[in-house]
Amino acid sequence: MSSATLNTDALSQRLADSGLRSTPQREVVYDVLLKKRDHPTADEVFARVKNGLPTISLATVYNCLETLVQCNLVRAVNFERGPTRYCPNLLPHAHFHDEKTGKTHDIDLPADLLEKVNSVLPPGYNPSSVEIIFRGKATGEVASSG
Amino acid sequence: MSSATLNTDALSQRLADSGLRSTPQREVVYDVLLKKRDHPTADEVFARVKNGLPTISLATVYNCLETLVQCNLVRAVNFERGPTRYCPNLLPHAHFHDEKTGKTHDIDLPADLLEKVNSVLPPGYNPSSVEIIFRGKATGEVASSG
DNA sequence: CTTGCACCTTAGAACCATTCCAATTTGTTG
DNA sequence: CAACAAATTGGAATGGTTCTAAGGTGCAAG
Repeated sequence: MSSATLNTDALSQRLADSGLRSTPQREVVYDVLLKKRDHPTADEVFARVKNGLPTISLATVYNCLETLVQCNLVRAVNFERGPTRYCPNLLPHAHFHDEKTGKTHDIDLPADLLEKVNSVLPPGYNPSSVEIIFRGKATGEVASSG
Repeated sequence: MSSATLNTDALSQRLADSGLRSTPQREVVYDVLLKKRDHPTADEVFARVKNGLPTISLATVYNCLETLVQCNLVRAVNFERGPTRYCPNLLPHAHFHDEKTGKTHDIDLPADLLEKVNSVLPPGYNPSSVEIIFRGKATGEVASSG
């Protein structure tokens, strides 16, 4: 069983769980996100998806991305103003936004750090998620991630 | 010396440091931000500023906000898609975005937590700033802040 | 002063990302 | 296969922001 099949299965499963259908468009959009994890915008996804599915429309790309976010298969990320970016990394992670290259790197977050971060909240605050965004420069050549 | 005078002085000072002029528009925009710290959008700032300066234009509000951000007197904040919000709190702090009320609360961040957060970065990453955003519900009545 | 010049403000046009809409297509179920 | 629901499509509409060109403002040198 190929990894593509695994992904497709995972996708159909999640969609089915939400009472939604698996469609070629949704599959290709998801595959595109998994294949190049550089936090693409909807436009960039659109461009990549057209290779495999030349007649897809931008509106559909937006719809599919929205659907994937609903199903918790993809995270939508907004650093500063500008187009929303999409990220198929589901593990808890922060983002490092390199001001020089414009690229965004995923930074794994250990569970105990998340705990400490949550502990700064006064009683009465019940977080459902935390997002951590670094900005700065990455010197030398660290592993690239869009 | 009134607090408004203090603010105005601080503002002129910072502007002068950057070779910029203090103008009525810039002063009023800054005062508006200081007076009601509910993370307003540019449109909301525009509406408030018009009370004191009825002929100001939206473009100028955008210009002034941009200037204040440049001078490090104000932070621009973007939770998810939607208009940028502005925050005159210069101390290191996180934001808690209440999904029920839509309001945003400032959460003070102790220095040692920032250190720990920074320490998750692998060598080669040099952050110039960190942003932490919580989402969730604030139960009971915690101090309100926009 | 008063002329020149850089900085600011202004209104409206332009722009870009996204959402909406109405029509069509696809897939499923009876 | 008929009927209906879910998805896709292209284009129009929207909302926030930036751009542009024209006019004001205030200091600086003569």
